[in-house]
Amino acid sequence: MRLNAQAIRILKRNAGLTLTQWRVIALLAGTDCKNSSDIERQIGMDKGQLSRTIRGLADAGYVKFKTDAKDHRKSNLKLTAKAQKIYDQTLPLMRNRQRSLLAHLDETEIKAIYSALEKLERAAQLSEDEL
Amino acid sequence: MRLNAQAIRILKRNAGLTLTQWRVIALLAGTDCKNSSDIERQIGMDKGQLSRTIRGLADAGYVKFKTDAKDHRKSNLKLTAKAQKIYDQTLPLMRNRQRSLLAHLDETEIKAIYSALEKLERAAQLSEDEL
DNA sequence: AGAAAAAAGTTGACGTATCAACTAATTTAA
DNA sequence: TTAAATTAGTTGATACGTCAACTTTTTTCT
Repeated sequence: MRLNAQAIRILKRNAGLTLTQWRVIALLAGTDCKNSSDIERQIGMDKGQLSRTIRGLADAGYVKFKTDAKDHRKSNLKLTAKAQKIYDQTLPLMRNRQRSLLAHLDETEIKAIYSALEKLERAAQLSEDEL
Repeated sequence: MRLNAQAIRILKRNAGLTLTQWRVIALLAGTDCKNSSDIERQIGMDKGQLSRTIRGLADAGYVKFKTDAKDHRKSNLKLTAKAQKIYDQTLPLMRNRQRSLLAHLDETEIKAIYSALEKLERAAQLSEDEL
């Protein structure tokens, strides 16, 4: 939708990143997520797409990954200095955008939306089970 | 999201259609849309994707199209009997699904969602103009 | 009438979401 | 301890959304 198109444009112009690339970088920089599965659990993104996104970031020199010493299935991810710099520059832009969007809604509306979306998800889940 | 996944499953199992194919068929069957541009205006779908979707429907024997006599740029679309039959069978399923989803929300919530989404779209549009 | 603009559709490219099948490594449980 | 189940991650396929460039036909404007 158009809301996303705007974020995409900001990222592309100011950081040369796609939206998914940004999300991954933001998680690696701002949370204690260390590997693909952590990220997957955090934002519920598809494993496959995540794998490809991370490879893209690695190819572009934004992350390095090396196999975990204790669990050879995992590879621990680390942002490069380049990525960290871009993150620091871009985070304020993204925050501002979000703030100025949500500023148009009062708290009641925001709550109503979240609650309604949750209900819809649950309802969809229920009827899904019957198929 | 998961809400769509459900509709997609219904369509695939019961009609062998994708969601966009269904939308186009539903518009041709249930409104006075006659050509690609009509559909585009009705649901704001991208011209390009629409073109490909329609070609797919034509290849699968769901629509026929022939060039408009008065405006040679347009091609008028018509559902085949096959498509009409599937539409008649599938419409009730889709309506039921929508009804049972919305049944979980009270009217206040539904209105809040629509209103909030409109505001967000407008807000996004505004700040878009400043980029 | 003739040039410029706009509209209808097509095609290509890229990004995103989801599902499925697969390998390799680790955990569990008999 | 070994077989079965889980988990981490990769790869392929398909659908969908958006942008851009392009052709052809029609409309608009002077």
